[in-house]
Amino acid sequence: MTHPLDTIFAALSDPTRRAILAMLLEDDMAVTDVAEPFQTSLAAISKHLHVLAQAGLITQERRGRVKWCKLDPDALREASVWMQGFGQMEALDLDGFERFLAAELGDG
Amino acid sequence: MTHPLDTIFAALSDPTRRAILAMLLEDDMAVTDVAEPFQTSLAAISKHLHVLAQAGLITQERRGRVKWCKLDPDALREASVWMQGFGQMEALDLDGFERFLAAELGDG
DNA sequence: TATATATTCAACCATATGGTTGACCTTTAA
DNA sequence: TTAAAGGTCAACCATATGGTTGAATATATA
Repeated sequence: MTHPLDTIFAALSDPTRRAILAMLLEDDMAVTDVAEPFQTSLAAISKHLHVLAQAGLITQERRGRVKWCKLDPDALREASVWMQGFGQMEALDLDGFERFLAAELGDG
Repeated sequence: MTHPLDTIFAALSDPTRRAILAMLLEDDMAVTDVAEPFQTSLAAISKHLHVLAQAGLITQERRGRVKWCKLDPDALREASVWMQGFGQMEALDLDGFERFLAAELGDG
């Protein structure tokens, strides 16, 4: 009976989880590697990843004994859409992203 | 020691509080009027409003015995900005950007 | 086969959250 | 001056959250 946005925003409210999302922005990662830069236990990170997966912010796929974590922007978009409903801020600026990216790649 | 985004996202994670924000989008309201459509007690709504104010999502101004609640989109914008780049805009992680963009455009 | 690696599970702890009720303070109105 | 209206505060309760540790599971390697 809880709205998806409840879970999504709750997941985003923890700094460790936001840091994990930022890490996953760079590349898919195994659970152990996600945990490496943090002071907390592996079990705690495993829980954080579960929260992120429940919120739909990441997906996890097991290959062998390694569980790979991958960013899934769908949930983030859902939250962004809700925020845009307030009409008081810029929309997720995909065109801007694209232009930015093209420019960077062009003279990089 | 807590990041503003912790407080903002936590505030947004509750459906009652999101409903309150939506109500305030239409007009400024007194605490009692905010509470009216909800089943919960006035005290509970008062707490919710305090959480929203702490997060910077609303401002409150007392006039006489009435406390007026007003939407303040700054905090929402802050959260929105984070979402647009996962806080990694400055990192110029082009591979990450590209994947993020591909995912966004792919099923958006 | 034995051992190391990758990850989760279970039990526990401290603190936070959202709710309640009743008392309380302040301002307005009778 | 008395009463009502607008809000908050304090104490309490149940549940959720984030952390720990140690055991358990499954897969890979020697």
